[in-house]
Amino acid sequence: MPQEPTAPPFYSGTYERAIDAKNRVAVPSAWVREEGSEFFVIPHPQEGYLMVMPQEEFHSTEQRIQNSNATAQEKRQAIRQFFSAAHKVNTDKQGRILIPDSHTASAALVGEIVFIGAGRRFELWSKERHASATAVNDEIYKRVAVDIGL
Amino acid sequence: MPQEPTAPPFYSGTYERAIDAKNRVAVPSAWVREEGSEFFVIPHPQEGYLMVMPQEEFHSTEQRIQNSNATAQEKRQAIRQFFSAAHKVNTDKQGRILIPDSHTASAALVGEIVFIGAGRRFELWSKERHASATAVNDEIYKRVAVDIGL
DNA sequence: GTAATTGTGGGGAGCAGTGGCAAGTTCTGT
DNA sequence: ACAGAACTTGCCACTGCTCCCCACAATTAC
Repeated sequence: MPQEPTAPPFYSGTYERAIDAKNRVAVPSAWVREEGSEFFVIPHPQEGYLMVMPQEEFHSTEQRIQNSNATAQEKRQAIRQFFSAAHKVNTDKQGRILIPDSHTASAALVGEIVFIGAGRRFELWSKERHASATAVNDEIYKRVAVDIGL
Repeated sequence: MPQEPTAPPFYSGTYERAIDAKNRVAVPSAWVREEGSEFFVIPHPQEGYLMVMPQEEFHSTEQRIQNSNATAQEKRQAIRQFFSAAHKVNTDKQGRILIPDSHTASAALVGEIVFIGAGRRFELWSKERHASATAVNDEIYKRVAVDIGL
């Protein structure tokens, strides 16, 4: 599904996939624009899932840390953690990416996993964790939906 | 009947259609402006039908969540649910869209379904649910009609 | 009545997702 | 240092799904 060549990527929707014994996962084909796409994989600091983002979003996230109101030293340390946790991966010819062991461990990725579109980036969840996280978020979502008169 | 290319889309009216064994539904031809039109399909959080909207309306709905008076964290979680539930679909050359399995399940779309115009977006109902919802809404509609002196 | 448009269904080609094989590389033990 | 094991990485094959195309039906327009 080729889009406008200049359009920024936008990820939405939920896709179930499998992670194989070699920790490879097939990125939904709708999200891969070209062969050998490059992504950065970073564990979310608290919530036990992986964030995956293309280069632009990766750098814009770095900027958001820089622009935070922490001290200069805190920002340096935060960015060190951010960079050290971020692994650059490329899709192979089959559109798969290889997840480092440390990352599959922190997100409990075994067997069935879930891809979630989150706008300029997407997320990787274990199926179990996603189910429980969704249960919580759905409550909030419904409340906000009523607020705005959806 | 193709409209002005710059005019915003406006959906009105009620159309009965069938969903086939492959979960395809033909969008009313009056609502398809060009081949390969792009829509976002999102289950309504409470009421068991599907919302379908073009990109502009999708992003404006996101903005409405952003502008709600929930906390920052609640808004992030609501938007996560919103994005993950929204599947991007394109009309095929016959003007049909493919509804994801999870969505047909949540809206109980089997056999006969109903398209309802709702201004900048439209809705997809199962025929049964639409009938009962209409029975309720008609009461309200009549009351309001009296109010405004229709 | 006839022709054109629109909705419905099915068959088939192509592709996406998955698992597995094979060649290249690193690690380990002796 | 060398051989073998273990891991990495790319490629291939199978399966099921998605999309395209064609055919027919139903409705509308002329």
